[in-house]
Amino acid sequence: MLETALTGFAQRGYEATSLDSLASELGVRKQTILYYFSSKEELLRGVIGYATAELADVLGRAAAPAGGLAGAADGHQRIRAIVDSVFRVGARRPELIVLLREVSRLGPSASRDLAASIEPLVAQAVGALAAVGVDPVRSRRILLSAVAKVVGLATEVEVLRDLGVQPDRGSLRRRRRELLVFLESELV
Amino acid sequence: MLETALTGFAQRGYEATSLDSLASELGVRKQTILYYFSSKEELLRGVIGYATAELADVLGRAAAPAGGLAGAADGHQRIRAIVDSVFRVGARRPELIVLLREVSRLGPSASRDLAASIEPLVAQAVGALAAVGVDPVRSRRILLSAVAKVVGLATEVEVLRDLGVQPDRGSLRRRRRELLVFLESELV
DNA sequence: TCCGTTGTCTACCATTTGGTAAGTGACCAC
DNA sequence: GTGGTCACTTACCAAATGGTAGACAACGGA
Repeated sequence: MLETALTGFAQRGYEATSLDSLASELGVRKQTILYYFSSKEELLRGVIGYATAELADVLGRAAAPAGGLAGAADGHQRIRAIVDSVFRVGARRPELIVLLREVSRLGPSASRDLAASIEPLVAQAVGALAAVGVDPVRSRRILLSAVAKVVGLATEVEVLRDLGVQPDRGSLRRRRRELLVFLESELV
Repeated sequence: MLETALTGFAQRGYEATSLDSLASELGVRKQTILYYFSSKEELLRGVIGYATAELADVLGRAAAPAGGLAGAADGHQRIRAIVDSVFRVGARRPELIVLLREVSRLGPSASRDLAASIEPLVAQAVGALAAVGVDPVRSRRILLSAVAKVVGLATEVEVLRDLGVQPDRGSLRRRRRELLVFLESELV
């Protein structure tokens, strides 16, 4: 149900996705949805929580040492792991990325929910990074910047396509490197 | 009227902006809007045309020689002028940028209108660049990339803010330089 | 066996939405 | 003056939307 709502909100937008349409996709009546979520807005909150949990899981995995203690591991290497993981999320689960954009579009109310949902999970990832000697303030900014940059990048590619320019493979790789440079510059 | 609809669609989204609300903002009845635009969708087309005209005007000004013949002027310099002009548009008229994102969100139908609206105006700017010796194919890609990149960047900043990170002045300047590097690399 | 809980449904409802039909006054050409 | 066009209005309407109220069956424990 959360999955269906997630793809619905991401693909067609929040307002344009009616409870009825979601219900029929689920093979169920609208009231069944309202049984679990007392309003459409709360369903959105649920979806935000669902999406951020998955996203934060990815971030956490990338931020935490791969196996066993890593000692004074390289911060740069870890940053790269984070960026790549977010990139992969964008490729494999674009809905997650698009939902973030949608939430920011929906204004302060939804944004607050997003911030609240993601906060503890980011804090955890920041903790993992701190364990290998990365400054907490910086690592937080880097984590969130990586996510925001991927959202912006996805938007850029989409707009470019709509303007009639098909993105080639090379430009995407260039963008990834560009993004790494930007984030690593924040590490200094 | 187009101006009101533009800010409405950009700020609250297309679906969430009712004809009634626009009408009341205009101090007029809904049917007055439908007198000039036979449907909401056509109003959107009108707004797209209105916005792209303004945007293309900016692009055209930046692409055309500032005054008199420029001879074999520097392509890089012109690229910089274009990027800066698009940046300024983003700062002064964010609605234009946000509308582009909104259009891409609304799917193929709206996107086609956007592409159709912007095409002749871009062609003109490409012509102006060709006059100073820039390859047409490249200049087209650079023009559209600049616009798309600014849209993506605006999205990124917005998402980052929603995640609780306030962007500082320095990061914006860094982004501008980053963007210039990217576009100039396409020139080679 | 009976009861309360849980999950889903049918039946409605008020409101909003985009859109149609028809009217009205102002102005302008003849 | 008269006819016609223009700009805008009032009066409606069908459909869709989010949401409420309550029925109904299944099921598990006392």
